[in-house]
Amino acid sequence: MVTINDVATAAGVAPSTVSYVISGKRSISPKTRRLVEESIRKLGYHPHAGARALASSKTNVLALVVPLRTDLNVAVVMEFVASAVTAARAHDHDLLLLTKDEGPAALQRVASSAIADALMVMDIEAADPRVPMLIALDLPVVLIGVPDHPAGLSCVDLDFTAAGSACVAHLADLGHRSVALIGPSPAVYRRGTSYATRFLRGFDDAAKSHDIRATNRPCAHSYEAVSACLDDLLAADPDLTGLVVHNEAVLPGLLSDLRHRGLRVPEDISVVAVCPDSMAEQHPVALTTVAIPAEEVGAQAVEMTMRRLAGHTTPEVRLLGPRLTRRDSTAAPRA
Amino acid sequence: MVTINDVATAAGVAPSTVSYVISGKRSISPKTRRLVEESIRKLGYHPHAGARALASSKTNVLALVVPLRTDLNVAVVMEFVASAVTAARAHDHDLLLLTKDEGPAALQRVASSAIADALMVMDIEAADPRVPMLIALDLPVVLIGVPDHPAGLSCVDLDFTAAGSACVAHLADLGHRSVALIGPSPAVYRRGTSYATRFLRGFDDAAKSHDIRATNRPCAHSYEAVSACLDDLLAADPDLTGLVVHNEAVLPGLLSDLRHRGLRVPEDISVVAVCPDSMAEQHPVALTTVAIPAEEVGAQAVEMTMRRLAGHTTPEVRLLGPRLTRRDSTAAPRA
DNA sequence: TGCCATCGTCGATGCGCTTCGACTGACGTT
DNA sequence: AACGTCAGTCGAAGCGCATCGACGATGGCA
Repeated sequence: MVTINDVATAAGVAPSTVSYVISGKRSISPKTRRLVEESIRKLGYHPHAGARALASSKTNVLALVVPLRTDLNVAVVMEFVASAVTAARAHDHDLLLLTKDEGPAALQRVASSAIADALMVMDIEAADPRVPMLIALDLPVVLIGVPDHPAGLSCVDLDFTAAGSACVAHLADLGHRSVALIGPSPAVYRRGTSYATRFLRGFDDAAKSHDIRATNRPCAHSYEAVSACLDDLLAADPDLTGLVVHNEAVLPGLLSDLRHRGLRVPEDISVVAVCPDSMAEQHPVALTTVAIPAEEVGAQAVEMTMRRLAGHTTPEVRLLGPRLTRRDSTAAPRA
Repeated sequence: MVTINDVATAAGVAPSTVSYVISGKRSISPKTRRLVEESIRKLGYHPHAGARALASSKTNVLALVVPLRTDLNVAVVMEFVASAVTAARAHDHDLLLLTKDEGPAALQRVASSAIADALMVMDIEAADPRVPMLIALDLPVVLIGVPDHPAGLSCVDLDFTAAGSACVAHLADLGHRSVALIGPSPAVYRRGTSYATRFLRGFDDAAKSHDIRATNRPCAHSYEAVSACLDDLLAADPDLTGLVVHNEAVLPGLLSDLRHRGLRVPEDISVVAVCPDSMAEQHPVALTTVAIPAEEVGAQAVEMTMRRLAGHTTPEVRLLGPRLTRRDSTAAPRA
């Protein structure tokens, strides 16, 4: 193993000088800097992460807690993770992956064994049991999602309330008078996952303010569930002309089932989906969507984390405005 | 921060004794053990990861290199990651996430800065440029996928050759005489991703040995691409009755398009998909599949890694046998 | 009774790094 | 000419832990 001493010897300087060259915390003459940098390159030196962590109390590692359920929204989680790890690397940090399943104890462990410098936590529930402990942790913490009482924690998320409203507004503007929301699976609501209820609130509020009829139903992602869900919605209101789908897994089955029933999209029924943009074009009818900006959220989460690590201690809550992209799945209802 | 000294003081023993209680590397009297364990619990002590790494040259961290392209198979990657992190935790290790995009330099960095004890690498290409460097690395390395020349590296993967054959055999056994493979996007072949070519080989071999007609086409995952692909295949052979789909992203569009053409599944055309089992039931017709056992592969990869860390130095190549589950999308062709 | 082996415990050392105080010249100031 | 200043460098200390050799106590055996 190549150590800082080897580099120092090769460059003819003291180890501390090498350290200062690397960290830039003291001024170094150009000549010495060149000498040291060359030795580093020549020897292929990389500081020992453990030693560095021990001496400086910094690990350059960010921990990310992800949910591993498959009933959830895999594409979004993956996209988020991808973006987070990329952003972290851009700040010279690595990403450690933890699972929600391990519970609060894992967070304690990570914090008190100094494995990571900060924590990012996904899939936050309205009254998330982890929140109180996270507050007590005295590590920088950034939540992806917004609990009822963030109390000093930073949060970032899509503004799902606004997203729900945007979907309804779009349909209302096209002239629709009766719309329905097909939501995430019942389990998601049961857990009190915050984005589901926030979206629903936006949906309902907008329906009220636009004075149009609105119903909603959670929906599991098997084909049977989708079919049953449509049965219910159409039975409850045969004049239904607009569908808001906040459940990506359901889209293939849903579109297929609609056609099966002889309902054409968008001629007979309009569909707005909430999903990553990348999914919009995979379907026979390119979908009008409100994008889930997983990539943007991931980047922001990392950026907020870095700010806290840099000493910015004031917590912030960032809600990203929804972006609706009109494609081929929405149109004015037929008179 | 609680240190080993605090625990030692609280328990009235020497720090080294505490260390031995934790590691179990020397015998400890029951009385002392109880005393120490209580102090640990009471103080909420967790060893400092950096200090431990420095003193013992072990980090208890596994690094996992994943591809972050979205043209690839997100669900499979996610499922694999999930399983790997769970398995790693079961062995008291954490998981560090790296991206393929960072290239070989990142692997060097991880190895020589002692961030992780071992490396697991996904998305291996036939002539993967990372392989030679991984061999030189003198860290335990496990590949998920099989390059042309593993040369001393351990590998684990689904036996895609056998999987390709199994799909054809199933269709041939049902009486099909002409089948086609819809493969991953052209980019995947261009990269020489090993599973794609291995699957194709199995597909072709089985077609030959069963003496049935077989063609194949890569396919991007937009709806247009799917549609064009079907045009081609049906034009080339109007008697086509069997489809093998080695490209999950394409399934929704494909099934939809088939129905659009008036081709019923499985009455007019049979479909075998290669995908995670969890996707089989999401479609209007439950799909006959050869499962991609991402979870199993993840667990095996971790297990192989732990074996190497335990001193087992002989490399192994584990190819998991394919499992075909018959559902509703395959049937005998109509006379 | 005396000796040796074994068990359980302790103290000291060092892992590779960061950081702090101190030191050395060179330079400008009065 | 004497002094303060500051950039640039060094040496030493210590971060928290694992590990090794040493040591006392205990018990078995002759």
